[in-house]
Amino acid sequence: MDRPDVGSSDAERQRFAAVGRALADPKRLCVLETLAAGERSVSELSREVGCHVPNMSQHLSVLRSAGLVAARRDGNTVFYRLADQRVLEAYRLIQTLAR
Amino acid sequence: MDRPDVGSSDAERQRFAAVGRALADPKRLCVLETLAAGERSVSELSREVGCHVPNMSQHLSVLRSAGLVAARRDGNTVFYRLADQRVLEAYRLIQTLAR
DNA sequence: CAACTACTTGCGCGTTTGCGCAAGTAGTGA
DNA sequence: TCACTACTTGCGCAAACGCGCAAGTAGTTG
Repeated sequence: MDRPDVGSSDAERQRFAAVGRALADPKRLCVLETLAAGERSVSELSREVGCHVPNMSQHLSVLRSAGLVAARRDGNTVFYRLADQRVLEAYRLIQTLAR
Repeated sequence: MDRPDVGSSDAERQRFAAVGRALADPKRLCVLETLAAGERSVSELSREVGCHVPNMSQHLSVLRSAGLVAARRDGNTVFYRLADQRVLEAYRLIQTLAR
């Protein structure tokens, strides 16, 4: 049977945990759900998620440094998108685990 | 194309975030890796992960209330195991996202 | 340049988290 | 019942987190 490796070093586990932390907040999960439909600006995201722009910027910074989202600047607005489709796969798996 | 549902209510997202939080600590990830090889007692886990028994008990409590691990008592020792194989799948996905 | 929009960053504060330690509970065996 | 092992729980503290708010940066427009 397939038995993909799961063991890791302390340093690696630290980075995996950073991904976990990024997934540990409802608003950030809401951001991922929104980005599943396509890229959004910071102000659009803050409106759809329901928080102030600086707060959204902080959440996006957490998601970005965990490598879950990527940013693109166009003029003076910044668009965020999912960094990888596997982000959604991971989130869906977590959803089934929690249900 | 397949477009599995990703949208959730606030209450649901709260529980998904609890799973995220459970995955947000290196020691807890280490526990999952250890349990991938089979069930372990609390003292075995604390030895392999490298922390004190009460601390391990607290981590296990977080994992258990997130539904990621399950417990079984035999005599006066408690054995923990992964609640579901999909826990490993989710962890592996997170590993690939972080690498 | 000034003024405006869009976003990011720094700061302070209340809450949560991870930890060690001490005390409590549960089960075994003499 | 008493002692022992195995685990859980409560408490206090330092560190990290989420948040609002004010200030700063970046880019556009006149």
